[in-house]
Parts: sequence; C-alpha cells; structure tokens
Amino acid sequence: MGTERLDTEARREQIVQAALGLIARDGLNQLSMARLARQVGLTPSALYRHYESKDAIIEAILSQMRGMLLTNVNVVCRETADPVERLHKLLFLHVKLVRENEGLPRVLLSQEVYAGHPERRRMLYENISAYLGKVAKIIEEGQRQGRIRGNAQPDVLSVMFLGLIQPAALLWQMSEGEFDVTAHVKKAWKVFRETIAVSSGASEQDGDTAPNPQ
Amino acid sequence: MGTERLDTEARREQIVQAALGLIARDGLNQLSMARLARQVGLTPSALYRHYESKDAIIEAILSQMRGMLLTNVNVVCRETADPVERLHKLLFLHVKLVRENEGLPRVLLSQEVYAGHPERRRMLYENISAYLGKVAKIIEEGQRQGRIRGNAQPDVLSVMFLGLIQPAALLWQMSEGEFDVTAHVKKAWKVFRETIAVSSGASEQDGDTAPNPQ
DNA sequence: GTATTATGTGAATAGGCATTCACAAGGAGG
DNA sequence: CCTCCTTGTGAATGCCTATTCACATAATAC
Repeated sequence: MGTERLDTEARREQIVQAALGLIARDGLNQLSMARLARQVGLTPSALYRHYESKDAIIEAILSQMRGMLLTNVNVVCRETADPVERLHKLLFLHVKLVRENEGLPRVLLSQEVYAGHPERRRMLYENISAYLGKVAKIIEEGQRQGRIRGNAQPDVLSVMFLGLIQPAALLWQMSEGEFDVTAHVKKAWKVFRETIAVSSGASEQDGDTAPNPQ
Repeated sequence: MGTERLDTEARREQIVQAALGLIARDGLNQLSMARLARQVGLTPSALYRHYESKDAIIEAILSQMRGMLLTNVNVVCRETADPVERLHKLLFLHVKLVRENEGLPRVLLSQEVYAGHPERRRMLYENISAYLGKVAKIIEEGQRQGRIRGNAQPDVLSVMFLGLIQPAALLWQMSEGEFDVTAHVKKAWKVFRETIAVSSGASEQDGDTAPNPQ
C-alpha cells in the first residue's frame, strides 16, 4: 500500500477530507470503508486505528461542517458592522462554501445521515438552528438600527434567507454545474435586499441612515 | 404470506405506494427489496413479476412525483385566473403535498437517487425545471397584467418561490414535526407577496391596476 | 374438461458491507 | 540492544443486498 506511517491526528484529518471528497463525487450512500480506505491509500482495517467506526467518521464530518458554517458567520461579523452588508457577505460566503465543498449540501440535506440516529438528527437540527439563530440576530440588529423593515419576524426572514441559496444549490448540483448558482443568488439577493430594506428610498446606495456603528 | 393474488397493474401501484411509505419513514437507502416485499405482503422474488428491477421501481416513484407536482399546477390554474392567487394556492398545495408525503422531499432532495445514473439525474432536473418553468409562466403573466412587479426576472422569482418551502420542509423533517412548516410558509408568503406586488400601493386589495388582460 | 398464462414461493448465488483479530514492522525510550 | 507502543496488513466473519430459477398454484381460454 501507500503505507506512509502518519500519526493519528494527521490521519484523522486526512480521512475526513477524503470522505468529503468521495461524498461530493458519489453521494453519501456510496461511501464505504473500503472505498474510503483506498482513497487515503490504506486498507479498510487500518481506518479502525483512527476511528472507532464508520459512524464516528460521519460524526467528524458533521462536526467539521458545523465549524465551516459558524466560521462564516464570525468572519462577516468581524469584517463589517452593517447588518445588511453582513447578510450580503454571508450569502456569498455560503455560495462559495457550497461550490468548493459539494459534499456539504449532500450531507446536510440528505436526510439519510440521521435515518436511524435520533441523537444525530437532533444535533444536526440544532446546528442548523444555531446558524439560523445567528442570521436572525443580525436581522434583528438591522431592525433596531432601522436598516431593515420591522414588519417581519427575524426568524422567518432567516429561513427565507436560507431559501435564497438552498434551491439554487440543489439545481446547481442536479444540473451538474449547468445552472449558475452565483448568478442566480446575485439576482435573488437584489430582490431580497429590496424586500427587507426600509421603505424610505435607500434601495441601492449605502448612505447615512445608520447613526451609530455599534 | 398474505398471498392475495392481484393483477400486475394493481400490484405495481401498491408497490410504489409502499415504497413511498418506507422512504418517508426510514429514508431512501433503507429501502430494500426484502423490506419492500414484506410491506406489501409478498416475498422479494415476487416483486420481480411486476418490476424488472429495483431501479425500475425507483423510476416509477420519480414518475409519480412528477405527476403530483404537475397536477398541483394544473389544479391552481383551473381554480383561479389571478396569477398572485395561483402562486398562493400552489404554495399551500405544495406544503400539503410535502406534509402528506414525506417521501417526496426525501427523494427529490436526496441526491442519492441519481448518484450513478446520469439519465435519471437529467430526468429529475428536467422535471423540476418543468415545474419551475410553469411557475415562471404564472409570474410572467402576472407581470403582463401589472399585478406583479416587472423589475425582476420570472425565473429568478420562481426559484425564490421554491425557496419559500424547501428550507422549511427540511427543518420540518429534521425537527420531526417540531418546526411548524405551515405557520412559517404563511408568514413567508406574506413577505413574498409584498415583495412581488406592484409598488403602487395595492398590497392587500385586488384592484383595477391591470388595463389589458392579455 | 384440459391447456395456458399470470402470479406467487423458497432456495440459492454472488457480491458488498462493517467490523474483528492475529500478526508484522516502524519508531521512541530505556 | 531490547522493549513497548503505534500504525499498518490480510484474512476471516457474519450479515445484508439484488437478482435468478425451478417449482407451485390460481385464474383464464378454449
């Protein structure tokens, strides 16, 4: 075999990465220990030196995904203070994430990951809820600042926000790249921005509507 | 066994229904010929009297789903002529469909159905595209009638329309019914209606804004 | 009636699956 | 050098999978 000995920490990382690649290419239920082992250049049994079971590997994948999503939120919150701009940046970071990591929606939306695993299902739901909660927080702040219209609930808008990407990502994957996610999301964002913007004119230009930055 | 002899036409229908039920409960990759056979009260080998293979069964399921989606479009087009009301009704028919048929999103969004099947992938994509195309047609007509704002492309709005349901359906399934799809879609529709409505005041009431019907 | 066709059964096949275990060899500490 | 722990292998286990085939029985045609 390739048989380059690696310490378990590096191997674990390598295994998760390889798994994500395989899922991206062939889908989740095509992921087998044998294929995964071949991908990292090991024998199937060697995988058990680093992960207790296949389930443990999947859990590692889920954990990594949660990390990626929450990282995006942190990034946009650090980069800008404007709530609308935060949503804007977050949207396109999400698109980038999905484009560079096809395995992500394949796992998050597959509904096969948590078929017989109640705790895993609950964990996934709480991860997504956490993400949506942060989006809602951004929206809420925008409403307090008067930059986002107040006559819509933040949690409803946050789910609609997710709806800007999710169907587009699906179409993108289904069409094998034929459908242009980025182009669609750009246009959809434009509509959404006008939707959430306060009615008082300022639709295109960022201006002096926000008095205090923090 | 249950062994009530049925002609192949009735059996085929019964098999597809049972498969949908199993998928709804346990997910697609838990669907096996053995389980399916037990569900309809037959032996696995008996299934091959009515379907050539497991793939053929899955294709029958996909075909049935396309039928359900397109039926909804036809229903709303027969029930009302108003484009906005058509979208409204279609949205809630879709919710009803998903709620009564959990297997539908589990197949349509699973990305596992078409993993190694290029033609099936293409077929699914064309089905969804056809559905979205019809939605876009409705929107386009609304724009011609002056009931829907013209400064957004119908195809973009149609994907956004899908985005009103899809993430909500996902959350509903993930939370095992805890997340209230219907309530969310109601609120999301309200926002979306205001988004697509012509800016000239008439947000709630149907008015006399449209000069020529065709 | 008999012959034929449609629908069912049960056993068998061949392959993939996750997982385990006895063993080998590298690398570090003494 | 010897020892121990870590990381690898390859074979084996038991289970589940889709599919096939020889055979049985119900219904239908003549």
